[in-house]
Amino acid sequence: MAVTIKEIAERAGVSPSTVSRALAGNPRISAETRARIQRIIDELGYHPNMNARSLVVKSSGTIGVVLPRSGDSAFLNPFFPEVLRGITAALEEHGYALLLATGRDDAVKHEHVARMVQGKQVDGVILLESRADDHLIFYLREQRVPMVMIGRPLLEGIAYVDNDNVLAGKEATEYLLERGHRHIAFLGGSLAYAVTVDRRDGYMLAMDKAGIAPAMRTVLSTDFSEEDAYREVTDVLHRPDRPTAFVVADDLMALGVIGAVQSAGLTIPEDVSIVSFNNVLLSRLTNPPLTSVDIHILDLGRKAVEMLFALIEKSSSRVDHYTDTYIVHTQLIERGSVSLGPFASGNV
Amino acid sequence: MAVTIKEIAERAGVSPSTVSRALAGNPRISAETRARIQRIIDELGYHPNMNARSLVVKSSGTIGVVLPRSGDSAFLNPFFPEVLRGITAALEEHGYALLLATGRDDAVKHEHVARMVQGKQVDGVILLESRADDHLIFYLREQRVPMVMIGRPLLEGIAYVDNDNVLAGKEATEYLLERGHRHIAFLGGSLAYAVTVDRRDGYMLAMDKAGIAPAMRTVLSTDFSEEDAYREVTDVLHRPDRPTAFVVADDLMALGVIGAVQSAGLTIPEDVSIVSFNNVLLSRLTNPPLTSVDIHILDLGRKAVEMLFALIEKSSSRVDHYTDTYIVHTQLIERGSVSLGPFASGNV
DNA sequence: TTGAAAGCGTTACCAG
DNA sequence: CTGGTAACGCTTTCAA
Repeated sequence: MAVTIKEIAERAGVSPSTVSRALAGNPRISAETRARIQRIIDELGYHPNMNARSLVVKSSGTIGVVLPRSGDSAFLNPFFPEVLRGITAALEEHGYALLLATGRDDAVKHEHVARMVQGKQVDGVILLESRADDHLIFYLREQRVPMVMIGRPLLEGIAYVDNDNVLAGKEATEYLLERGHRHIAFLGGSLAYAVTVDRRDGYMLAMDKAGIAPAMRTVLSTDFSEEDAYREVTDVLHRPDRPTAFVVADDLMALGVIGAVQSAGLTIPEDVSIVSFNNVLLSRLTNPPLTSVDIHILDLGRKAVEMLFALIEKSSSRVDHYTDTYIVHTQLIERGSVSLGPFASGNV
Repeated sequence: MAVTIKEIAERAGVSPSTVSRALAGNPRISAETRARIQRIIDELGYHPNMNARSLVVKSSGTIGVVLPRSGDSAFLNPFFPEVLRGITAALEEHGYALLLATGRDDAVKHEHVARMVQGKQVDGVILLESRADDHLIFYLREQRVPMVMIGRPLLEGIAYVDNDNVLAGKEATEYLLERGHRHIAFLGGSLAYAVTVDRRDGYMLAMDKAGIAPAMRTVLSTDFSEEDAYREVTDVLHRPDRPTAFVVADDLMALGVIGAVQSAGLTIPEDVSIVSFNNVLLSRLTNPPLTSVDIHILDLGRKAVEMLFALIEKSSSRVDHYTDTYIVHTQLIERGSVSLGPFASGNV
């Protein structure tokens, strides 16, 4: 049996209530008893049973993070370790712990989340996925669990932190247009994700503005994986009118694009230019290094926990239905995957 | 207020005990009441309060994972997402959740771990770090918490899963020796880590066996980071008798080595060869791609949870002090960072 | 097959 | 400033 509050109360010759107060830093307690209690606590290395504590106060001191898909495939993309980095760093400052939720499929993940939410294991939740068809969001909203999403939700009334992905998509595309590319393709993940939709919309906006004919546009969408990107782009490259540049919504996918281009006997950036997104470590390692849009993943994570704590705060003072939004800025990092296109005017 | 067992008992016209039994799948209960109860549970979307449950049964259904250093810097190295990948996958199969422990310094991390262990939030712990001076291990052993380490502990009597790092270090070095290198340097992380020590020992063994004079050996040790590796190696490269090859204990460090070599105006593999460790994603992205020893990180993670569950099992049946060891094999993956050295015999 | 009651370790309210 | 008591939501004897 572990040492309990009762035991230390006995040794100190006081009641459990007093010990509890001492622990909580309650001021109405004599300095001497406080000291005596503290000494015994240190001596015995006492730590309160969090389950008992959480049972009575309504806080668990931990927040839940819901990974997309199964934890297995999620960690494949460097995006996730990076957000987690931001999240854990911020959580540390608040003395909060982090419970991870995964699940090989949506059903078991839902079960997992329900257990931690209704099981009162977490005070709030950060969602790392914004898919259109996600029941989880409805569920969490209905349960009135404080939550914030990383990435724009496809529903109203949910707090989130995100980049301005349509702006970022637009800028990435314009970057290519300014350098004389006209036939530019967009490659993104599934259109069920808001990120994909937004970046594509940005791409479309830029193409519209530049007056590029629909025939010169190509929108590809597939899984967020290197292999699928490879397959998809390989097809396109063998068309007679292949694009001279790609806007790719994810560095990992860009890896697939690089592979496809090189397998097709073409070279980057001479034959095809690429600008991608996320600017994770690997983008400076590829050959050539990728020009990529830095989305400040770390900040996404940090800000998400700040917002979550604000929500938890509010929800305990019953100011229901508080939602907020925070946009972290993006920045295109120039590297070596873009060259001048066939329509370059020479003055960029 | 969330829905409780009491409430569903009322609606079903039975006692809380009965509902509890139904939930637990207790066979001594009539099919009809069970069905009725189940219907109400589904209807109300009831989930038990895990804190209350954990308070009485002595299991929390979650295990703790202790990250090295602060979570912040840990996620910088691709090794950690990858173990986590293995761990979460295996945990999923057991229906267990995962609580992460970090801490910007050893003191707060210790506090964090103590809270989750003595606070009965976890049934066991996986340690992701094997440093010599780690008080945490003593603490956990004294608390008799089921635990397994990933990486060889520097103490006896602790269950762990690891690679045979001295063998792997030896093989990596021999690979270079066979290809005609004699002046081979070893670059590792801090010698407070067992990995570093073991791989270096393997290097020494190979050099001994090949009869290489101590003057031709160089052992470098620094932080597990790209920057430090860069700095350390830059020094060495400017010595008149620079090594023709490096055994580098980590892919991320190898990145720094590559940078240093190229900054010194030398080329890989012509001027200096590299074999590194871990074989994470980036090792095939560098230019040239890194010949690296695959340590099967995923298996390290999976196996660790298997062992942990075995331990938890044993500990509940009070067969104290059960320890075990599992070695996952390694495999050198040949890529483009090694060429023949000055003493190549031509017949490798 | 089911119910009543005790107990898990804390906190919080009410007295004193 | 401190103690007694109830309560948190669940499981588990012990009886029926």
